[in-house]
Amino acid sequence: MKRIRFGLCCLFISEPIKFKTIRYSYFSKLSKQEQIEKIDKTILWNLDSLEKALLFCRNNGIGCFRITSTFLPLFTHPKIKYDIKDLPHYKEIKTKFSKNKIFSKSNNIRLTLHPDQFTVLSSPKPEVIKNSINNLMYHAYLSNLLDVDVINIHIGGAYGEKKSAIKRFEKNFRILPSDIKDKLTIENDDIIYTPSDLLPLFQKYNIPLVYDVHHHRCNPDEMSINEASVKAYRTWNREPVFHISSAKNDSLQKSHSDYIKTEDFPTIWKKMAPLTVEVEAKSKELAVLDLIKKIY
DNA sequence: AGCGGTCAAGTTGAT
DNA sequence: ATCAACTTGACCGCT
Repeated sequence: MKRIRFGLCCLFISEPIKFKTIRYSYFSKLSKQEQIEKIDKTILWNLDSLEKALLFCRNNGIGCFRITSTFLPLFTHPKIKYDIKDLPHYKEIKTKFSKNKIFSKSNNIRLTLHPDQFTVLSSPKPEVIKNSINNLMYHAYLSNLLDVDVINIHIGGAYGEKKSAIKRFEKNFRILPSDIKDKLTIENDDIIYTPSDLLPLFQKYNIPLVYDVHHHRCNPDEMSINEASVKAYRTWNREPVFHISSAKNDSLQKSHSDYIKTEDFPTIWKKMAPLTVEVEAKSKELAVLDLIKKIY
């Protein structure tokens, strides 16, 4: 029987593997030369960290890794414009990108991206839409450097009326470049958009649904977990991605707990492989390994 | 070395 | 009104 592919999200808690970023307030005080060097150094560091992360995943049976959005630091900051071609170690950077890409491919480690909360295609504010599309273009660019096949986002706010917010999302989705559209997926969230709200976007535009079962429990609709799992599964033209997490303190709290409780893992998922399940838990790689042990 | 304040960006609900 | 939560604390400046 085929096994589920489990995914680790961005960070490690126990392994000495860290990704770096740069803060604009500090960056802006540097000279032009120092700025270039700082970006160059940070990207090289992140590429080395990714290499370690992928090695850890391979050695520990973790089949998917989500890459942090700050991998190329400050890339989408409105006051900064840089091209990796202009960096002092461009050749080395390029080589490291392709090394990581080949390693993940040959070891069957899937890579995903999850743009942060500032990416909102349903906003009524043109400035927010502009920034969101810019941010998605960055993620598409990064996804090409590393062969990422999933760029997953939420719909965003409701602004008092879900229906018109979804309409704005659709309008903005339609104008996206196709290399973003081909990888973009949407996820049900814990307060506003349920799987039922999002399935029509698959029917209209073939947008796959990343089914988050914890969010579905916090923010339910008329569908059962089994029904939502099956329907979400069918929205995918590639291996589906689902999310698992456990609530902290047993309550229907939003924040994630350290580990995943066995009873929170839908039993039907075990019969659904091939399937990627990204594990969202504070204890990171320890939680993924713990869950794999519990499930298999 | 350790600690506290701060960080580009959106939106919501709890307090 | 403030703040934590969200895929994630990390980073800088001060002591």
